[in-house]
Amino acid sequence: MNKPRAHAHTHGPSHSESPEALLKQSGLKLTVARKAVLDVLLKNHGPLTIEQISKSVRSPKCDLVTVYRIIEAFKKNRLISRCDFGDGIARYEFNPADGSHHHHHVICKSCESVEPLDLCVVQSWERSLQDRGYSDLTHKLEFFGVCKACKPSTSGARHETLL
Amino acid sequence: MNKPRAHAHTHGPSHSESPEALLKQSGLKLTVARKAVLDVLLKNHGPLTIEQISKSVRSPKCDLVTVYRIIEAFKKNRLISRCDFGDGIARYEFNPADGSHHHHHVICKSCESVEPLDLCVVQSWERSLQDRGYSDLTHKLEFFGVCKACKPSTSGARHETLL
DNA sequence: TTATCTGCAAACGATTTGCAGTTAG
DNA sequence: CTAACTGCAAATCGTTTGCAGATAA
Repeated sequence: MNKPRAHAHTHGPSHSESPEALLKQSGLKLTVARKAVLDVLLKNHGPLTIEQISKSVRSPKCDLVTVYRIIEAFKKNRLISRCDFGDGIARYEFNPADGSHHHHHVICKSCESVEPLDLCVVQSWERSLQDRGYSDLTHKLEFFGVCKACKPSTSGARHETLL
Repeated sequence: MNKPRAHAHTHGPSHSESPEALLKQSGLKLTVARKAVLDVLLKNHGPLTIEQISKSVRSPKCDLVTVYRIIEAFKKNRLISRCDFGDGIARYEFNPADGSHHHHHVICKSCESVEPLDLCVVQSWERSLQDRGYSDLTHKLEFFGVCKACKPSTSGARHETLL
């Protein structure tokens, strides 16, 4: 259906952790494929689909299925987390060291570009949920809109790509 | 994978709109199947999977494929919206008349029960995003935790069902 | 060495599509 | 009557699994 376009902000690795260290810390075997996948996740901000990750890993190429398994392992070890844009395709993003730099995204319904939002006003809610008896709380929050570049046609055209 | 359990709060139709009126307003043909599906969505609070909806419609039964097509039509007409719990299964929920009673959910990672949260602290963010040039804004927000009933085992057992 | 990865082929489950018959307006 | 809707079968697509060979520790 929708070809996922890689509009994600790509910037230099702003993380102190090295792929090797991260894998070691998680008790995961350091393999070529895992290091390559983690590299992709560290270098790209913004959630990536399995397909995007797989295509980003070359020389040596890494099988799609292997990426699925690596992502599964990373997720289980809390190295990454899953994002849903509402199109049924799973996207994953590196999880900066324990809660630091918690953030969310605005996703353009038209061009699917992703902009990070560096704050979160929702964490206070989690406290009140704790009072209600919930534990081990987390949340997912994504915004969807039409970005400036895709300025809305003056008529009320609808963007149904996402959401 | 996970059998979707129907823990959703079921309460009487607290909506003023009748299925017939809603369909008419949307310019959709009023058919037995559509009315039945809309009835299910009106009577159940909390997002339902296509399968749950399909199973809820009986006498006459409604084909799974038909439910998919009806849901598609409803979504296009903004009658319902999609929720993602992070397990790759789409869930849908009735969209109360234009923005009124906007809400979110807490989903138990263990028993998958859904509790509605009747407020939203996020709408102020949308304004600031508008200032940044975004238009036609919406958002998805879900909380995940372990509910009181599923009280966490005193040891640090992990709940990986969702998220 | 040995438990853990990886690749390839095949299975799976959710969702979509084609087509012919049915129905609402 | 006619366009729109529905059911059934088959296709599609993201994701998972089985198994045998390769690899990290």
